[in-house]
Amino acid sequence: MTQKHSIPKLDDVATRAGVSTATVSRFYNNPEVVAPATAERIRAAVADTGYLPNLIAGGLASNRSRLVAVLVPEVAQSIFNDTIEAMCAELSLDGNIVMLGLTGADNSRLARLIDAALARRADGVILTALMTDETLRERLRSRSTTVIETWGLPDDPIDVAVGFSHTAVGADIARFLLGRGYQNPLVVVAAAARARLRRDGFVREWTAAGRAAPDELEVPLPTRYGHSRLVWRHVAQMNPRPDVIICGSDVLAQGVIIEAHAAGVRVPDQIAVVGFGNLAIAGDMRPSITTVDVDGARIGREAVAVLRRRAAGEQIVDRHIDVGFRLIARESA
Amino acid sequence: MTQKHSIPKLDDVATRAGVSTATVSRFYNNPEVVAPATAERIRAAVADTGYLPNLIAGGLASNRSRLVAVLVPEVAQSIFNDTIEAMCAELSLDGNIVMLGLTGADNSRLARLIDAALARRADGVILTALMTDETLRERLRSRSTTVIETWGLPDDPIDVAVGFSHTAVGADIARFLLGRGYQNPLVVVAAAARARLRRDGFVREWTAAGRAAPDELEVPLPTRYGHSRLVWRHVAQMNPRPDVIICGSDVLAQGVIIEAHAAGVRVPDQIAVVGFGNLAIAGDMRPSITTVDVDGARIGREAVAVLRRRAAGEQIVDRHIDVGFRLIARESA
DNA sequence: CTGAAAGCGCTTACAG
DNA sequence: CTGAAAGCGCTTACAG
Repeated sequence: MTQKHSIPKLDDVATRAGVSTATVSRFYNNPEVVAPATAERIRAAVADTGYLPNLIAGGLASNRSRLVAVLVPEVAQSIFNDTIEAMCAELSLDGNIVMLGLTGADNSRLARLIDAALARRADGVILTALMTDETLRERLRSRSTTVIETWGLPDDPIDVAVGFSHTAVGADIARFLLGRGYQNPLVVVAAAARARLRRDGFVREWTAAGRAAPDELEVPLPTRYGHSRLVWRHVAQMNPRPDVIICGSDVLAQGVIIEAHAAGVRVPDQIAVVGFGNLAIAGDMRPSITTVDVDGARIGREAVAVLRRRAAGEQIVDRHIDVGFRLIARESA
Repeated sequence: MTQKHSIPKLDDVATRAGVSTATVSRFYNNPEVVAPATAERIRAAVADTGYLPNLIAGGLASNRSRLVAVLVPEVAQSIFNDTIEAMCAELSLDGNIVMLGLTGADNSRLARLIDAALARRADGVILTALMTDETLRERLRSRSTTVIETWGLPDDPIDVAVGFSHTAVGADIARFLLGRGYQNPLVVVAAAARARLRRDGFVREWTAAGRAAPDELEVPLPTRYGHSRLVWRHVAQMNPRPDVIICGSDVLAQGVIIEAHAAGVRVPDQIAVVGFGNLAIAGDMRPSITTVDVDGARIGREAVAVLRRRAAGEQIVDRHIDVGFRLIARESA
């Protein structure tokens, strides 16, 4: 007897199908084990009742939440959005849901969000920003949850890392610009740990070639299109003017190009610009932007693959998964 | 006696504090009711054990998931991102988490994501895209969950709607351009229901002024920066050339301006451009972009406010919450 | 292939 | 202000 306006539960389906609740549960979680005829009766009962399994009860009983927390600094203009897209797509394929946590550019909400994820017994926690707080890292390590750090390759990952070397990116850019004969770069550095790693890689490679340390300019976080005005204002009063500006993002690079043009300075003829990230705008901009391509979607897929391997009980030996990157020479430098 | 490597539960804390589990539960959910001295002992026990409440068990017992599903088409270059940011911030303040569901530009994954949300007994479901499928709307209506449709004001909301009138936006743009003396607009329409509403509003107002129906161009979804090339290619072969292009997004507007400049056509002197959304780039672009401001963050906050009122047992009488919009005249038109 | 039953870790009237 | 106890809706050995 199904009651009106009360949501049907496993028991209602079982009664209607003339089987035990255990069998209905198996029908959902282990279908190959139930007899075809039984399955058919259950299917009918489900259709009749409009039953939808209560996964929060299921999660408690099975000790699997099917919840993966994805913690990112922001979503507004974020370089991580392709990674988020890929993870959402992959995870929902397996019946998981993603909890989106926005930590803020300064990671100020990170600790609370991690607690929220652990309190829901998330099957996995995926971080995109670099988490430097050792207490927090230790806290996460002490839990049994899978935690995946993405977009970087820390020496000692909490658990598993999927990313690439930011110092290598910086070095690659330096080598490229050296090869093109640039003399006087300005390195624009965002106030973020990884941006500094790229800067370090650049400076090391640049000075290793016998050049003087490059000029630098720090911009605040989060990266905004409007910062390009700050950058350009700074550049305009430099003497001598740099011949190439290395930006921390394609958005910033695009803005700098627009400001340069508005000031009557041609890119790349009078000043060159390099971006980072290879967003769609990098290829579409006029001039198209020389940048570093990072396959954000692949990072997302690899992260989910690790989660799957863990769920399958597989031992993960290599805790560093390097997806690499690729410098793409276009018109702007 | 706490066991190593087993995660502490309510019972462990209770034993250690010398109280019942009921009291520890109250300590978390109804703190004003437990005696200060008792609370202190519980606090100590929590600290000693490193206890973190299992909210999935709590959710089952209390019939509150503290989970709100936010279903958006995409996150890559989405106009909804400010709304998402605001909702995440507000919801985590109340101890809720947000499930992010990416439905795809064509909403193809919407039904599955709704089921995933309902299966977790989400306390609320927030939609940003217009959901046209009547079966799905009915399905949602039959549940007791709060559902909030945002960024639009459908005549008959599933539950509550927070947004603005898209036809009014179109009409406003028409009136503005009429006032500025434009003669020959091209309306670029994305293949989306709401974009069509804005187009309808524009055309109605434009023709009501005694003008001929404007030229139109449809662009595919999702809106990408690269589409501006398509638009510009189309414009270049129009004869006579339009004197103003009405774009469905600021990103598209920006791209069109860049293409125009690359083709040696000055904006707004030779051709004007109007955007939609008032993203940061609209104000920062050269020329700055005339657009329609929508307060996406406010939409997010209002949606969460509705959720709170529901949680407090308040009756919601007005099912339409109009947050309005504002045409912002800048340099591009 | 299926069922009876214990258990997952909490919350919440009810009683005191 | 606090406790004993039932219950939330599932899953999963265990036995057959």
